[in-house]
Amino acid sequence: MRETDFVSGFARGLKVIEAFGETRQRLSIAEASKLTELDRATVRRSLLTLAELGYADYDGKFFTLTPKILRLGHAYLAATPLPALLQPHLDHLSERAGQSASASVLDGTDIVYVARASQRRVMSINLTPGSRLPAYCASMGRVLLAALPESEARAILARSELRQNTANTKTDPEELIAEFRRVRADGYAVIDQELEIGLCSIAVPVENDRGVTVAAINIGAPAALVPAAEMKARYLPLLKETQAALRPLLHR
Amino acid sequence: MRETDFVSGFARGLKVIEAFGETRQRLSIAEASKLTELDRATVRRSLLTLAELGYADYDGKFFTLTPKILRLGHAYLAATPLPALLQPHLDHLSERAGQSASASVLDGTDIVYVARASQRRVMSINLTPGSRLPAYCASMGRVLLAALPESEARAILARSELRQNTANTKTDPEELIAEFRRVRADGYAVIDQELEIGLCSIAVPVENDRGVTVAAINIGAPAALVPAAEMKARYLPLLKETQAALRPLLHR
DNA sequence: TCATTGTGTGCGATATACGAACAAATGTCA
DNA sequence: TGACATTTGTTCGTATATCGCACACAATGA
Repeated sequence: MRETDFVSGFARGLKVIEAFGETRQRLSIAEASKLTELDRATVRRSLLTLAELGYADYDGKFFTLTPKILRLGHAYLAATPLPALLQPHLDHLSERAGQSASASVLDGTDIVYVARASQRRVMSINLTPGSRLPAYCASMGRVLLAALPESEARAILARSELRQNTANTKTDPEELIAEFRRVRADGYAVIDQELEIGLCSIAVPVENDRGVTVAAINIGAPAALVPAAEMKARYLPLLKETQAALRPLLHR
Repeated sequence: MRETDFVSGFARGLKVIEAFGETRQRLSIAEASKLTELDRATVRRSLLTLAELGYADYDGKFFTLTPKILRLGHAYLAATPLPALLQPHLDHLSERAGQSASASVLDGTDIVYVARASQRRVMSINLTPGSRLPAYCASMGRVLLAALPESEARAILARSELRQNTANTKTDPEELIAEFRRVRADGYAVIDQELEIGLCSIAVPVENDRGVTVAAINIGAPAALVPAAEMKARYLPLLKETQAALRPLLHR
């Protein structure tokens, strides 16, 4: 790719959109400029462009994104067969388990939910397709990181902000790498309240017909109802069944 | 706003992203050029920019969006208080009704789901935040269109593609306008299998503390279990309760 | 072979970014 | 309160980046 095959105005604009996610819904030109580290004049042009196109509202002082911006992410969810393909299996899984079931893929240091079948809401966070969680402390994240070559997993951990969310959260990279090895050997990962007190989850990889991991699915349950030690006995067989049902459906 | 306060490279790039939603997940340069009506050279630069930034993959022939693109829509869902504020109320509503409950806002001729609490899946379509349906034939769409000045509602209908989805679908603009008047007077809208055979739904507006309609909430049920005639008696009281609980929470 | 379709590249015309300058608003302190 | 400093939005000039067109080339199929 040549130098000139890059539209920097486009890249700058995307950076401006992402700036909204980091803080509040209203951004002034100066705030957006600070968050994106772009010149005020440049950010102003991007924001006015978004407003002109209907992706943002402008009251003369603050810009806010409009729901039209969801068209962009929807372009992915609608265009990618994975979420639609996973959904009915997650519904079935969720119903049989009596708990929420989700599917996610890796994006940098985060996992991104691409489909979800929720039963009763147990987490304080509101998870929907597009939601992100840090990979290192989520069951699906463990599974997805474990599927990578160890050097890549290390590189991602190095870029991750390893926060101690609860007393249980593992934050030592070496301990996490050892955990990945266990996950690879066992074929599943269990998280015992490492993200949020009161929440346990168990995840398995979803592989395509050539054995390449393309996503992860999990079941989450309140620790009060299902202790971490029971997660495997209760849910691993169901997850394995779903995993097996999906494998032949995923090509390429 | 001056002519030069518009970054056309940015606008063109956004158009390219949206092009993915319309068809399949893989687009060649020429296909994207046709869909966007932009010059091939321009589309190529935009796509290579997306690939360079990790928003798209490129195998030398086709481009596909990556989950990173969900960051853009997520910037809205995370930044806007509305979805997070509605979610617990939808959960509660859904649980009491034993049916799916959703919330949406208007974007052009479509409604856009911003939050959803699903029970058993009854529709063939997979609805998640960001999903879109034509406003004219959805219960929440009727409510949102009814809240607009009639001239605006007419303008939106004029821009809508009024498809006859089922034998029940109302497609005559005058009939729809009359329906909006009824909805305004009654405070709710019922849809009897106008979008999909077998699905009924009932919706009410969500108003802020100044009486401005900011969203709509609905309950959907299988027509086989709950005939359209029973929707009002069964679910309107619950919807009204939720509506009343939300009003004081919505400011500005 | 000759259309047809698709991708990559060079170039002149045009659009855009950056830094600087300025005006207006806001904050600070005696 | 008034004087001054700081922050913010906007404009301007110019160096640079980008667009759209035209053309070259490759692959495909009639």
